Amino acid sequence: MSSNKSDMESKSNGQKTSLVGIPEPTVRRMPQYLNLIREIHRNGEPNISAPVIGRILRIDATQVVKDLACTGISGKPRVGYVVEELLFALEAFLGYHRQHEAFLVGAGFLGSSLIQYQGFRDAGVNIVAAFDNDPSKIGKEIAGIKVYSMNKFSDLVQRLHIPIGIITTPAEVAQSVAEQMVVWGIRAIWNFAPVALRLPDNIILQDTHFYANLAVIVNKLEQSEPQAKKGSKK
Amino acid sequence: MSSNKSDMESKSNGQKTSLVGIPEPTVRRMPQYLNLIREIHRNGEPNISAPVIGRILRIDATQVVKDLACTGISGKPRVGYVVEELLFALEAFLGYHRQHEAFLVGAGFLGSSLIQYQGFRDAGVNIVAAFDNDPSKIGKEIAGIKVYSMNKFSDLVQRLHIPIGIITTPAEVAQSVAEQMVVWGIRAIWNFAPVALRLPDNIILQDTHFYANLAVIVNKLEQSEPQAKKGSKK
DNA sequence: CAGTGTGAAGTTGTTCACAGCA
DNA sequence: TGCTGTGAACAACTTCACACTG
Repeated sequence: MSSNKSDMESKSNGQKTSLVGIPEPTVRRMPQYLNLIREIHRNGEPNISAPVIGRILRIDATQVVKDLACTGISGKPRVGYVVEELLFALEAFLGYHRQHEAFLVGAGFLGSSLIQYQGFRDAGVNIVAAFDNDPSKIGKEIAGIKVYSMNKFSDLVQRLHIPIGIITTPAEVAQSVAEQMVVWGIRAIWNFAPVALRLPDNIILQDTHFYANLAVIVNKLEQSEPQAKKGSKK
Repeated sequence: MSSNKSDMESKSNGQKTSLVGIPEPTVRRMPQYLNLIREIHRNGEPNISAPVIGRILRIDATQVVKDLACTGISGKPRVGYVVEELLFALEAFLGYHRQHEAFLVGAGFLGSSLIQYQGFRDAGVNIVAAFDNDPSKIGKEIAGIKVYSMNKFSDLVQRLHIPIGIITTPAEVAQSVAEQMVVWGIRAIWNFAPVALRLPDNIILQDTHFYANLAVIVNKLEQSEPQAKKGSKK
């Protein structure tokens, strides 16, 4: 196995799904491909084949072929794919050539690390402002991004039509923050707070719950540890 | 293989509950249940039923029943589950009653936020030390956790048999950090760096790749917006 | 041949349908 | 009646088998 499954939650609540859409696992692998192809490109290699990609990334070669087909490009038998072509197609697929703006609420350590994460901007996602209720944070800047009071510019914010909201607040306030974001007209919420947000069905919700990841690790750890456990009370 | 997957659902006070082979999606949902049950418990309600849990968490009721069965407890028809029992069973399942120690490498914003994340300790995962190569960080403390030089205590570290390693470094150094962790005898690696780590098969690897989550958000966003955008590929 | 591309088979997880129970 | 518990149908994703191609 040795599968490196990332976290995935946030079921799509039925409803539309009129367009078939790219399978979510495929979408999740795309950044991996991009990462690798960038490296290959830096190394100057002109071509790369699905079996090679698969071996490095530990993904079935057929799967690689099918995934890459989703970007619209096609390879040449016996040769593989043209690296430069692939690079562009992956970036295009992932929307790196467009700009998606985002607000972030919760300017603690986690929020700060996301703001300061250089790569997001390259990935087409631009955090344009941060919000917090902590007076000691308001007015400060984090990596050039200003921190505002939550309730100050509500009406201004509403007119900007920012599509993405990022929640890095404590769990207690996450729900109300999310609701405020919906009022702001945000269309997708990336939630790091360990709560199940209840939102209208038309809002795209992506959870990144560290506890879920921890649970998987601990579960595998204990499973792979047949030795006697002392205080196992059941 | 014809695996009869339902051998875990033994009734009559199973207590065995062979931890082997719990589906990963189920494991991932467990913290969600726990979260909710804690809240219910705080509210003083003695019982909760699967349909109610499912409605709040937006999970199919049958799925809830099957998931909860994995913890070993069983409910009563017409009534549901005893909240207190459920609480304990979930915590036990998730290993919250034991202590799992962890090292963290990369004491930047993200690493700091994980260290300072209060809940991990309650979740049985205890970050006992942090490492970094940045001299300005070495020797400092983050929420009571000391930051050490990576190569300083290698031999000491090796004797401690810490099971979990957390990587919050830049991508460039993640692979070598991971390899160092393997030398340390770490058994599970939680990787936040956006690279595909290549590790021995017996090492448990859990990736938390923000880019994968971003990709899903952007993909859904663009898919749900067929109007008024020029770059419509496909 | 070594690789792409694709339909079929296999696997895994989810939802349905219903039996049993209080 | 409302809920648990469970086998069976269903859906989603992955792997296999093989035709095709330069």
